[in-house]
Amino acid sequence: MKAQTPRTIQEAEAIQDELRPLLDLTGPGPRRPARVAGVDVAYDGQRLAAAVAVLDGATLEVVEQVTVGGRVAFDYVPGLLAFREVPALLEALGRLTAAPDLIVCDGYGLAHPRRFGLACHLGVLTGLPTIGVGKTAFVGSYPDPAPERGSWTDLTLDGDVVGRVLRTRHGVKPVFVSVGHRVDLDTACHNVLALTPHYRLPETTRVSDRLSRMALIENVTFD
DNA sequence: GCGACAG
DNA sequence: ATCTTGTCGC
Repeated sequence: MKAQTPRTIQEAEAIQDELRPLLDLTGPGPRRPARVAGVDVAYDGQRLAAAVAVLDGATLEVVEQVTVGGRVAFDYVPGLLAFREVPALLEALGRLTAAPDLIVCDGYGLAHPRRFGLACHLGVLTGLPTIGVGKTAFVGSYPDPAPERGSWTDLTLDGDVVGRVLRTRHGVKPVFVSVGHRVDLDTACHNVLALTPHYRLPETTRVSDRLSRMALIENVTFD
């Protein structure tokens, strides 16, 4: 499936409502994924660089990397981040030699105003299992989780549990985990903990973030 | 109406 | 996201 680029906020919201029914929230999703992909996009004005880093799910070693350059086609609007990043991410994902078993997105999934954040969007368009890991609060309310790594609390929105606030490092600010597509919340958190042996953020997002910034600086590709 | 608001 | 030095702590 290819990404649509709306011209207005109304069109964008309509597309989200249209794709939302295609979400598969059945789960459970992979517990021991062989290949886990991290995706991220870096910007410099209108120029952008999308990156996909695939890690071995067991060793966390980088096994494949892809970067693509492009131009911003949709300005950032809270709740519509996917329209800014998905086109370039699909392009990059399409250049992988093999599909990953799980994709870890920078941002939110179900924990979204219309229950269709970046992770859901990318999941539906690729058909692959996805989860979202946000660094800061966006929507929902929550109690602070205990200081121990692994402790978590419910992220609630309009009376629904839409995600978890998970502590990945003792005494360090937690991350916001929500499901994207074809993965349940327990499995999503299980994977996030497996990807954070010593840092707050998943190795997948750390590597893809670094990769996208490098690509931007090196002008590896541009339109 | 006003402020908040993933990246 | 991006603009940006030094500094506290493991």
